[in-house]
Amino acid sequence: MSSRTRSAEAIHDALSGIYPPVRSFLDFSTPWQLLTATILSAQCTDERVNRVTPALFERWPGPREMAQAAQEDVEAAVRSTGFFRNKARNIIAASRLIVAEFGGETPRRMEDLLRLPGVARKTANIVLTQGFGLVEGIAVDTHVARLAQRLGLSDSDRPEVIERDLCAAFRREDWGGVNHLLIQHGRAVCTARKPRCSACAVAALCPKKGVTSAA
DNA sequence: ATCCCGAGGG
DNA sequence: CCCTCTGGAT
Repeated sequence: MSSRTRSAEAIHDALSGIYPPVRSFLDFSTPWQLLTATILSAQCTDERVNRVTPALFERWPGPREMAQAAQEDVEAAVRSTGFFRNKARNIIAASRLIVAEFGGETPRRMEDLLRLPGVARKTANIVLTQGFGLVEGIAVDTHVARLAQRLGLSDSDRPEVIERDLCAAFRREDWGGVNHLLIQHGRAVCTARKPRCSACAVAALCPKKGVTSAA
């Protein structure tokens, strides 16, 4: 067993004792809604996504409705989440593909999810894990990437490589919870700008403890 | 590497 | 002002 694996398992056990299990930080009632909310979550807080999705899903409840939507209407509905032109275009195009290729059902396979415009491994992993309970990998977002690097669980800044490193380091039965544990710790303690290392439960396991300009 | 892009914090 | 927020496509 590598030192990275030993450290990862200890980190998981410590953090899972602190933070409660969470199914999702995004509000949704169907896999398609989770997919849509996850597309909107790019470079945006989940809190803000949850502020626009009630009206969005009220007007366009599923892919069949969204497939008929006008670009400018969707843009207006998601504007405050940023990147609103790309997000609106991707949500409509993904919905059309789901209707045309998958009978209106959000696909449950990684390979199929990756065909949807605006969907790469991070979004696909969220939908599979939190929407369908099918854990194939670990979703790597801005928090997961930052903590993986600081904690010495990956040397890379490439999401695909970080995911591979994390999957190698954590027990497979823990994969589904890693994303939320690292996000919660990233928000509460290991923040991007000024990490509160003195209050960190896994500081003893952290190679970058106390490095204020941690990359 | 660069672009997309609004909103909140420091 | 600058940095950050559950990224992805070109």
